[in-house]
Amino acid sequence: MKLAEAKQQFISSWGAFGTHWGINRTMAQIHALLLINPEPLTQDDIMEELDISRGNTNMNIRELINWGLVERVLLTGERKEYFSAEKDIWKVVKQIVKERKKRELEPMLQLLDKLEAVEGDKRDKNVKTFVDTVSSIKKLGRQADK
Amino acid sequence: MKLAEAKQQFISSWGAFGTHWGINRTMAQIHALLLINPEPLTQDDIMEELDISRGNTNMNIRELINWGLVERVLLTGERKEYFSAEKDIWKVVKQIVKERKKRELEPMLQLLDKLEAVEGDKRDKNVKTFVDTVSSIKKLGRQADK
DNA sequence: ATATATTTTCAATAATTATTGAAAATTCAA
DNA sequence: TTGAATTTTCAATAATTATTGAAAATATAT
Repeated sequence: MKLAEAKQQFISSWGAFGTHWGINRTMAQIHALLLINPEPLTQDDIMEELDISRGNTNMNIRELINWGLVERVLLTGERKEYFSAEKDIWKVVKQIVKERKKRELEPMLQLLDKLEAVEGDKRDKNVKTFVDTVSSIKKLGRQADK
Repeated sequence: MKLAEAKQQFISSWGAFGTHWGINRTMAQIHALLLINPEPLTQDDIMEELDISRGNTNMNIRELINWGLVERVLLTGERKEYFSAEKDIWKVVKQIVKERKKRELEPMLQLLDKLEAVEGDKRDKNVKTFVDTVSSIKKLGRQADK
């Protein structure tokens, strides 16, 4: 297989993979493109390579930057902004885990704290099952937090 | 907080949580409902509790069964089918991980095997970055597979 | 066998989410 | 400053995904 085709397949399936994990397809594709590119790229490069609009490109690059997966690079003598992705895949995963923890796990654990304190007699089977479920999820969540 | 309200909040936020992980909201809500219910429930119970249609309920229950998270329960002397969820949250997580591995990780690793064998000279920086990226993701994937 | 209860399917529709593209805002060189 | 290059925003639209509900299929009791 030629490089061009392999790249296409990688980007496309990375995008599809992302959608199974609550990540927008385009965002995953831009990330994939930057991962396999030795040099930083401009918005225009990305637009052209993935055949997507300027607005879409811009929003998803910004989102990748918010996630800490992509950074702006300033090349001397260039007016345009360049973008590059962290190449160490372990760091990438660590960063994603960290962000999801902050964005999803922590708020969920906070809610569970509140819900665990539900009124009612624990001899009531409904109360007991509810509290037990909430508690065990909390426990698991705290474990995962480490 | 009263039990009824706490249940509602739990179900609703479990559903929202699910959507961040590529899981359909209704499927996550049905799962949440069954998790906190001490007794198995019928389709009609679930429809009523979550205020969703018969078709939607049926499809999502079936999907939960495919995922190995819910099972049919036959109560003696009852015509209707009942459904209950595994209550041990560790088993639930193990099962989800197992399924996602099978459904997503393994196919991805197979693709990466193919892509790693791309034609071209590794002294070409483009080829090198591509192969290195694919390799390191593969390595990580294999690690996660354990 | 027939009738009734129950489950399943799936085309139509609704709801949600992603994408476009043009206008507005910003940046920066002259 | 002015104006061209570049980036950002966001309302309109498109694409995708979820949901409904009624009809078909299946299961069970009489």
